[in-house]
Amino acid sequence: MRGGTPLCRALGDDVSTKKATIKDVAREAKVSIASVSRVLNGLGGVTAETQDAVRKAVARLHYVPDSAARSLITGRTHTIGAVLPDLYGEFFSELIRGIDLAARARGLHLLVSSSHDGVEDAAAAVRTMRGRVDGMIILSQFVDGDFLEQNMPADLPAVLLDSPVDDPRYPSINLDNVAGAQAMVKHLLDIGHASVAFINGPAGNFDAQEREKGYRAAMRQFAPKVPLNIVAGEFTEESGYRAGRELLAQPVRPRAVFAANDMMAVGCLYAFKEAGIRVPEDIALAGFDDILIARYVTPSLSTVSVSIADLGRRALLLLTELMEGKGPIGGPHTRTLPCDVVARESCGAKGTNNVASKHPPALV
Amino acid sequence: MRGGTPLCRALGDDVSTKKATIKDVAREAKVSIASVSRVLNGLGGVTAETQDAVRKAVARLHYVPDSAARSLITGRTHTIGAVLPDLYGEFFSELIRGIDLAARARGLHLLVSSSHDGVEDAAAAVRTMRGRVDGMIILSQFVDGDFLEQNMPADLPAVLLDSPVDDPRYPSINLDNVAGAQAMVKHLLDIGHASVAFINGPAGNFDAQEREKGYRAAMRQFAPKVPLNIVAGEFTEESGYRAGRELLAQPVRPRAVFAANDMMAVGCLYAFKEAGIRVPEDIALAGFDDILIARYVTPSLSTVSVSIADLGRRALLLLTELMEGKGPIGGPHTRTLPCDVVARESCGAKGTNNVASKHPPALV
DNA sequence: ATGAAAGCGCTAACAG
DNA sequence: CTGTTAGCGCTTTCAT
Repeated sequence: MRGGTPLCRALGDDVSTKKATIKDVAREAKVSIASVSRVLNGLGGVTAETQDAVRKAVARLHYVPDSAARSLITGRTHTIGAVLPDLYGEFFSELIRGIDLAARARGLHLLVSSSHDGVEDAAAAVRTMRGRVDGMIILSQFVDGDFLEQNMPADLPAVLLDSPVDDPRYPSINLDNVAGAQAMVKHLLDIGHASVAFINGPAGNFDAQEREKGYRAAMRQFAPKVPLNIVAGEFTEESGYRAGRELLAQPVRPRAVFAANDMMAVGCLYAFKEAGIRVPEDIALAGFDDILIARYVTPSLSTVSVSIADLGRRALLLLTELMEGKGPIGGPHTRTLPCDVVARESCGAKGTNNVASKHPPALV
Repeated sequence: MRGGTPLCRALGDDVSTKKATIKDVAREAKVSIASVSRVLNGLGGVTAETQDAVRKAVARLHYVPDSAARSLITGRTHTIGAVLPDLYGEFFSELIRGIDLAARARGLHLLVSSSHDGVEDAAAAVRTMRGRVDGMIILSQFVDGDFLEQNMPADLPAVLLDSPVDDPRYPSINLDNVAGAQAMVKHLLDIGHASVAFINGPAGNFDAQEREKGYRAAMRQFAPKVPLNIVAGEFTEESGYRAGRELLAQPVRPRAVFAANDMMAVGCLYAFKEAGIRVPEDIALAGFDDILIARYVTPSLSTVSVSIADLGRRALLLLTELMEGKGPIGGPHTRTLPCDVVARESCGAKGTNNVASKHPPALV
């Protein structure tokens, strides 16, 4: 269907019925296909005239090289794959944005597979990308040594995000959860809050474990006499609410609370408000992540901020190095992305940084 | 580098040095490559034995067909492209999620190009996808008839999102902005607010225009005596704040305010709070989009909600129909996605739906 | 039911 | 500097 004679070659024909191939260009430019290829790939060894003729023919025919044919022979796809879990809106979009921007700047395309909740899901995603990408960026709690062994096409470069895996073949970039949490706890202590409680994340979660580590380290270092006070949470707003009530029920109420993420901090805030406890006057509160709502709750939430887009950008950079065979040159296989303490109203230190307009307007 | 003899064919060799090809499978199964192809593509015309031999060989060799070679000959990539602007976090992730899930279910991959702010940017994205995708989903304020004419490879199916373009070749799916806005204004009127003002979006914005249309329609129909009251906005929180102050400065303060999006409503809310005006007691307030913060501001914001993931899912469905050559069968080229009025505290009707936990927990 | 062979559009030797 | 030619791995006639 749609057919049309393949012979409509009237000079300067614009309305090419079928996609032009390298042969058409060669004929049009009156040179060999080899020369066309040379010009297109900037290999040199062609006179300016030939070059010109080819370029003109290409333009006249609206020729675009077939990427499949090219891939078939070169073995490269100029595409990188991103395998991501069911990430929270902001993280997801920022991460993709960071990766995509950096990739485009290098002429790479981005193949995305998102929303993987299970190991099998993630494994399938990784496997179906085989042959379609030159490298992968993987963020998944299910990815460990075994997983990689079983699902990764041995020679495919990959960068892991936020992963505990420590394998020279698969370098990873992690948030500096430990330092971030430590800095926040130190900050709370510094501004005079004598005791700091910690609302933990889900038991098996890597970020949660690291943040807890940071809490412990800071307490050990800066308030060694003060007993640790850790309550359980699940990273959800609701679990934060429960943790808040639990904290309030303790014989001695802590002076400050550091939640392992912002959603729990928000839940916790509700619990405090409900109980008539003022924040930060009666109790200080801080979270982690700096999600958008952190600025909009009342009081605005102090938190630890991370540039997710930067994480994506750096992951792509590292991946391209890997793809170029340089290997993860110099330094350890595991790199770390710094976090910043953002002091807003809820911690009782500053009170200004309430509303920022960092985010672009909604478009839909 | 990495080399290794291509002859390590010891029976049952697992550690294939190079990727196995269809020839290897044929040899291993002692059949012709044609038979292997037939089995792999389920074309029938093969005995059970042949089939079995092939399957075993495939498994033994960990054979995976080369997608580039396949594309070269079939002309299909089993990949669809998504071209998106610099969308707000939630919209972006929900949209991708909706598209990706539906695509995966059909064995399609998703090539994403995001963050396009200019026409040239979007054009480049569309052009570089040529040949790499079987169809496209495009959301961009820059896409109009001309754009498509100039950048779309004539035979590539595409569906447009949230676009005013009305071209049978490029069906589109739009949010039902008009009906949504109309329903919200009617709701405000219904619950007793005598006058409703409207904070508009950016002048050239399609959504904004449609929402204004809805406001006008509702006022005309349900409060024909009440004068229209429209103030300018830019979809940003800050412009909402300014609009709020402008509204307060009017000789007669409106009883209710409907902002064309939630971010402006939030800004407006700050203006009201600052002026000591109570919401909803002194003035009712409503937005559009149902972004996450809408639930978390105080009072929680009444708004119009849209299932963005559903938009993505439906876009992919429509696209696959197009790709299968069915064309956008039956119905107009432009379809519409319904919106729901979500009454929370700020409009003064209900006061419960404050905190929902619809969103998954943050993972990073 | 099976195999041999002809390309898909391109790159990369290898000749001239 | 340019052209000829041999495949890349696969699907698909066309014979058998």
